[in-house]
Amino acid sequence: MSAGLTERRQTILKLVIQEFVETATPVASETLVRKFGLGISSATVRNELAALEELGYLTHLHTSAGRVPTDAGYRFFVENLMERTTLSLAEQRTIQHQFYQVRGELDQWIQLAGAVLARTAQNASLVTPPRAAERLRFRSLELIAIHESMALAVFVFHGGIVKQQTFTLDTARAAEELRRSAARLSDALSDLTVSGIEELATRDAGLPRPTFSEFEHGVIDSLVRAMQAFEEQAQEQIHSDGLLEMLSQPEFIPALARDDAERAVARMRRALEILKSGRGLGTLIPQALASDGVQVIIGGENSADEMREYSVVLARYGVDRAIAGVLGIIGPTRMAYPRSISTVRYISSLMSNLLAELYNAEGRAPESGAP
Amino acid sequence: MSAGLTERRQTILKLVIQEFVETATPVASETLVRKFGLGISSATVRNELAALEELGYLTHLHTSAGRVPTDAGYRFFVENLMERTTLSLAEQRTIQHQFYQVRGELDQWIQLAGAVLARTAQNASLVTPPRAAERLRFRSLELIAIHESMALAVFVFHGGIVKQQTFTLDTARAAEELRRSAARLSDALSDLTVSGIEELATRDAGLPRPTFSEFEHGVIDSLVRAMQAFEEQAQEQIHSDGLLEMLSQPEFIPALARDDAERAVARMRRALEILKSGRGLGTLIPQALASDGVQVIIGGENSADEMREYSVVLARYGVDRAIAGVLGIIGPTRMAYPRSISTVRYISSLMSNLLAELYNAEGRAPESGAP
DNA sequence: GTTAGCACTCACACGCGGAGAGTGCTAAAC
DNA sequence: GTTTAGCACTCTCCGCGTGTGAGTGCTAAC
Repeated sequence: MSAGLTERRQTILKLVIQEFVETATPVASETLVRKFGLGISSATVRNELAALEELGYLTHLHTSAGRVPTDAGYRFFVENLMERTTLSLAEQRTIQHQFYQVRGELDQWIQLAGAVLARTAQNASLVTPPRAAERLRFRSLELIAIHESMALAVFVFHGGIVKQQTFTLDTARAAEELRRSAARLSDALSDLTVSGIEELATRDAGLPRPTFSEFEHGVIDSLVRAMQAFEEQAQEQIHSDGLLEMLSQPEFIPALARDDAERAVARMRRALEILKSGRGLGTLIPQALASDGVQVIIGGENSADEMREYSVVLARYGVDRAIAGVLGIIGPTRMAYPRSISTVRYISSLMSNLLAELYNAEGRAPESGAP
Repeated sequence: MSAGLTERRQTILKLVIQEFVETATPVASETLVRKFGLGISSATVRNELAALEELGYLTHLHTSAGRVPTDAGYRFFVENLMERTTLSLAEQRTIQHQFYQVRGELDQWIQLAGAVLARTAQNASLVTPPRAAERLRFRSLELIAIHESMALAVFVFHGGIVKQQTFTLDTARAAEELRRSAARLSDALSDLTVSGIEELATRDAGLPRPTFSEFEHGVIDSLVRAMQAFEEQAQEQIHSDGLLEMLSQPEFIPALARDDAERAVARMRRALEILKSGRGLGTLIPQALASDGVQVIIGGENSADEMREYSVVLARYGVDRAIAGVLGIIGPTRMAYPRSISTVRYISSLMSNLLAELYNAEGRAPESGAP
């Protein structure tokens, strides 16, 4: 029976997937001929479907239900059958416009990227902040009195990263004094990493006559804490959005989900947990950081069992390897892959360009009409 | 039959509510006598329950199901029956410790407050950032070169609010020049509000020989945009957390929800929408901002129909009226009100103290053992 | 290789009936 | 007058069987 993946079988596979993605119901042989008017009868289609099933690209929930793609089926579709598209120019323009509106604010870019991904692909999205491959390097700091016993420190790092922290003063200090301290510290610590700063501070504290005052050492402590906190959490931090978009997919709506309402809800809860904790994504993000182009992980291909029903479309964005983050889409395996992929590709190149501008380096050119 | 709310009826009402809150199942007359050994028979209890129902404090889903509190029932409970508790000292200490760990970072406080509220009350939480009653007032700015054609502006406002923004430079500028511009602008614009700054800028631009360079006007534009954006969105911005905690309440678990699985899911989706969009909260937050103490809004008492199944426990926090935000808990009407209220009260006083410290004013003392 | 025809298989919806839980009522006891 | 025992009544929930329809798999003819 099975004579490999003939041309016709590929066509049929493609149609099954497209139809299933659109309708979310198992697709029947009859439907295929009716809807797409292939020049053959439903019986023939059934034979082909059976062959595709034997080859592992389709399944059956039970005897008398239409066919549903397997992970392998989606994989083959993504790899060989699907036509690569790009977002329409109108969409691109809209998106660019939105990014223009929040120009200059990295945090907003991230948020916006998440929102746009979610809306465009009608699924949940995730974005990690761009992270420098190297360790955080100090640049300068400012000290600003808020009132007598309280000051605000603004720490600026290479790469335009800014952290702020308030702290209490043991005694009141004049604005001038604060400015002097800030200048001294900015000079002394400039370009150092955490470890460098820590080393310098302990060395200084050990001197018979330390260069820095007790107060200044306090500021350094605060700085070190901020840097450590940042470096620790930078790994973990995943911004996600589009929960509602994803949950409006039929998989999560009991009335539409073919199987039990129970299931739909369990799925919903699981999806929430994945998004909140990032569990199940595990190695995916580091992997995406190390790769080029758009990564597609379908169902249980990779990783954890809890991801068996979900696919992830990820891409790195950033400037070379120097500074990079990951963004992408997560949703049911029944996902409009062409659209998801082109969306992810477009947003990643857009973000890359924005970052490149920020870092004055050349990013990869977006697929068309970059801002 | 109905001779008003006798002592005994109040006791029974209280027990019904406590039992229902705990078990999430309608409570039967038999259960009450068995579990709490009141010295009367179930028949008597039934009579009393019927009376309470007639008075509007309880209902019936159908004939042969136990009683369920109405909104009015909860209201009476909250107002008159419930005993006010405080969080245990151990809990208070744990919470204080967590806040100590993120000392100095307002954003983190907000996040932490949300997380702690959610975990402690096992429901969703919401926190709005503290907002000054007055308009945003500028304090100073710093300009930092990132590379030749890009600079980072750090705007500092009264109240320790810091915004950052990158922008492109038309021509390269020396660090010294940037510093001078920053100093000039800081001096000139200090203590002004947006409108003040805008006015000054247009006046200056109209002069035959403007005080500020074109570049400096660019910085001012950027500043004005940042201030406007902040003032606009400050209203809207609601940080929420604890979705998962809330969704682990039986109301959202089809197997446990007495009614349809359908319903449970619809509820779930509705809850999501409320949290994401803040719709349905409508006037609640401004109201809470204007009131003292903890506000409890039960079910459909206030506002929108979509909130009919939810209660909200809110409190203002901050320093007097000068600077204030709102934080609270949202969850099914079947909520452990005493615990929710004490949690909200405690966290709000904690946050008030932290803010007071920041602003060097006296906050309301927390109910016990402030940090 | 293709197709018509047909038996076969399941999920799904519907209806039914029994079991169980709790109430509401009534009449007697306190 | 209040309390209580007793009991009928109501309504949900659950399991069961059954009919229906969708869709397949197979077979035999083209």
